[in-house]
Amino acid sequence: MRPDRTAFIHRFYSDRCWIEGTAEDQLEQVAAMRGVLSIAAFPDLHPGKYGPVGSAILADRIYPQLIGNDIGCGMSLFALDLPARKLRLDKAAQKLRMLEGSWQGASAARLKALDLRENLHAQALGTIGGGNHFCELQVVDANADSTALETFGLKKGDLALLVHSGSRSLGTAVFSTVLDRFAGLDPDSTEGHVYWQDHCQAIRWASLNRTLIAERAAEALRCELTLVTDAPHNMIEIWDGAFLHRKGAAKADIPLVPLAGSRDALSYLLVTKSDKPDALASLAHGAGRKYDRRSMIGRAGATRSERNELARTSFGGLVVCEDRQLLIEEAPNAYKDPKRVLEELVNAGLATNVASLKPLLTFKKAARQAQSIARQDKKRRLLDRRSRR
DNA sequence: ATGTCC
Repeated sequence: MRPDRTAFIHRFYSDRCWIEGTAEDQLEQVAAMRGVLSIAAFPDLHPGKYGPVGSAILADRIYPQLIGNDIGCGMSLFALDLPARKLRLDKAAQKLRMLEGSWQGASAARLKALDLRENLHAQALGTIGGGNHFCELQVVDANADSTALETFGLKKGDLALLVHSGSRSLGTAVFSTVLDRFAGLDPDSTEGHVYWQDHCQAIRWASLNRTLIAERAAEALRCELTLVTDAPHNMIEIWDGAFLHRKGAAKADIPLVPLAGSRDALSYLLVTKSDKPDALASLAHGAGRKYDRRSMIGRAGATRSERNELARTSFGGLVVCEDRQLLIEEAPNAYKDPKRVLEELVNAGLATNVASLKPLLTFKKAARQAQSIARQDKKRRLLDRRSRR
């Protein structure tokens, strides 16, 4: 604790990178909070509800607000054994619509394998959710150093799945128990201990959720998948004897981190470096928002033809997002240029780039299918109830 | 972000 001074903010971006003033203000506010020891800020920095998104914060207390509701949210990348030449995008888009329904697989065994209660929030497992979450089919474009990429089991032309999702309403339920604890939690208190345990479970649940989404997608596309990397960016971890909060900052003490672009921009695959302790073992997690959700009304998708445009990409790819509000809120122009973010990270010496990932099919939400599946679910629940009587 | 405010 150092009430007399604020924590140092290490900024891993240059003047060439546009950062919203509100986000800088939030960094200063967090730096002055009790027990905050050090902060790392990345080029995807933008304002969040409780604190700056795109930052890692080391503290000797637990601040649930810095993480928010989507505990364990992150990006998982999977390699697919489907040959790109066999892919028919429009057919693949139809096949992926099944992701909209609930997962009917054997959840108990999968939860138990991660030391989670066998029925822990099982009803939501394998679902993408809303907001900026997605399941994206991509094609790998190796950069100059293709040998480095091959050591991770990928090569130019391979198909991959990038899954961005989290702990769904499980994380929301955990966060709801500490909604008003703005002063943070003493890790030695009962409340701190309970939150910590629940939070750690939500992290494992969220990781499993991403795996199940990818497995469902691979099954729909009739191919096999291999995990390439799983990088959470919304969680707390014990690091250097303190609590490291990552809010929209990827865990970077793993070999590979995906840097997600917007759905009409390339994503990048980064090889991490570990010689900059001030970066708090973290990296940017994506392009970062330029405009908040509300201010996107009027900036995109005003007309039907504009909305139709938003359903395809400049790369010739498809976007399945049949929720009009979501389509507009998540329009590509709501985001900064991920290329700029990549360059800033490489210039700061935090990572090197081994591949670009070109979006082919971004699945977010299928409205019609969702409704019919919701009806089926309701029917099934009614039948279940009747059969139990 | 969220079985979301109907």
